[in-house]
Amino acid sequence: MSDAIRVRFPPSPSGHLHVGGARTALFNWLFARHHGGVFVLRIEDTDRDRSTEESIESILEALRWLDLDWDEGPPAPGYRQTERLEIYRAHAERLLAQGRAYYCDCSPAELDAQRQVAQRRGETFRYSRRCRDRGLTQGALRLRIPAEGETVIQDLIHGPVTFDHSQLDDWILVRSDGGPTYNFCVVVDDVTMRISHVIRGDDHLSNTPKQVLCYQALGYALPEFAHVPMILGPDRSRLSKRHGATSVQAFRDAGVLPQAMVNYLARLGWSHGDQEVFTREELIEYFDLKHVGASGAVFDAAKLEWLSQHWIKQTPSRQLAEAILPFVERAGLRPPGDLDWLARAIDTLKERAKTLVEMVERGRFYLEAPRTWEPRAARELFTPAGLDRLGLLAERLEAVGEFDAEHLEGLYRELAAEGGLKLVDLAQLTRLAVTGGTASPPIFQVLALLGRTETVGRLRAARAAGRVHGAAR
RNA sequence: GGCCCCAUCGUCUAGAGGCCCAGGACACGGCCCUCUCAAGGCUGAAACACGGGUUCGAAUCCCGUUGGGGCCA
Repeated sequence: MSDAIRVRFPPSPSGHLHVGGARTALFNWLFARHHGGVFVLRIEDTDRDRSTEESIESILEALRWLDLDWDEGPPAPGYRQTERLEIYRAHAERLLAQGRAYYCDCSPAELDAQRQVAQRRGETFRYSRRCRDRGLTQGALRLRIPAEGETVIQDLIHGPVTFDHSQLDDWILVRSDGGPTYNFCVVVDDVTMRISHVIRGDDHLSNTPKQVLCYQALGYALPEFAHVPMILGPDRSRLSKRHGATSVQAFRDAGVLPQAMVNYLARLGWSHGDQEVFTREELIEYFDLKHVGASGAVFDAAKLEWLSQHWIKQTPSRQLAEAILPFVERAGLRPPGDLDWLARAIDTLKERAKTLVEMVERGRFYLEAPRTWEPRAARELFTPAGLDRLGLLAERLEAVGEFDAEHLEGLYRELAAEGGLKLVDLAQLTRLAVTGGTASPPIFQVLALLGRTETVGRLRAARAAGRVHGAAR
């Protein structure tokens, strides 16, 4: 039972879930699902000043959007550090009673002075251990660590990493105000939650030897460690807000599908041969720590967009129709009541949009008649002859029997031949009149979806507008 | 500053001594397809940071240098 796989994701609720955290969560989740283990969500909210309820809700929401479900965690009680203070206290007392920890009353000023001296001598600052054997009964609680030797972390991604004890010091477990420190809480939480594998960001590697020493002082077995490299910005420093949008919600709001986000994040730092596109099932089947790279990875929005488009193409239009509704409303458009019709419109749009937001922009004309026409194209196409053709088209479309893409194309080809024109001339003229622009899905499909009445109305409206402009010239 | 980590095309990466004068993907260029824009197909340019070793043989192992990052402060 002790060899059950249990991993955890412990965000601190001081903001949105950012992509780095999301990837860490994903790797943990995949590891758990792959091994049939347990994924624990824990809220590290000991820093009360920076923790907020809104952040917790936001993070949970992002995790749900990514569909990373947790087996243990909120809203169940006991998974927030602020609810676990008693546990930390008990562990601290035990260490104290066993002589593995001691109180220290050195003032911040003294410590700071020592720090300066070490700094000037080019040495790592280490607490002087002045209070080690003074038997104090209050102050900050420090861990008594072995002065000699070294601690080796067997990291699943980096291999053995050695830290000499001369670089470590008797670090603080509990501050003089009674607040447990981050490193202490993590150890106690991981131990009491029986975490088997600690999969976390590279930035924690340096803290690991301290934590290991604490496990040992407590007499607990060590979990396995796997330190995943950071996600970087274009300048190769750790990805942060100054690099632009980094919260998971920002991508959701941009209309990226969650499966695209998951696919991208999984592939950032992990690989499975040459494969780029993965379903969730494949990810679970193939994921392993062995193929997680050891070097940092730059976040590439362009590649994410490519995957986003890919997954849009893969997703059934009916499903996209439902997903796009909020984006339609946000664009100030009235969502159509007929979702089947919307799905058919999406059929024509899905290979032209990288995101749902872009899809709404490109398909706007389906829901709203153009009020302006691209000026450059209008000058070129809405010539007197062009306007006449618009009139002719309106007449013929009013009269044509079947109003579907196939028949419409046939009609247009006939008309083009009759008038000694190329299909493209008529197609572009119609496109501009009906959509207001020069780029759209195949025009005959567009017309068919718009229907006869709407199409003819738009052709006439464009003709009228073109005349006014022509007269003004 | 001390310690730790990292180093293959612009980017994500394959590569676990010979299969590699280095493969895939994104982005970029060209061509094809085509009612526009896309999508798709074909195609082009593009990398083993540097210097020493080890070895018959190194992108792959070792050492150093340089560069980048992280932690502590």
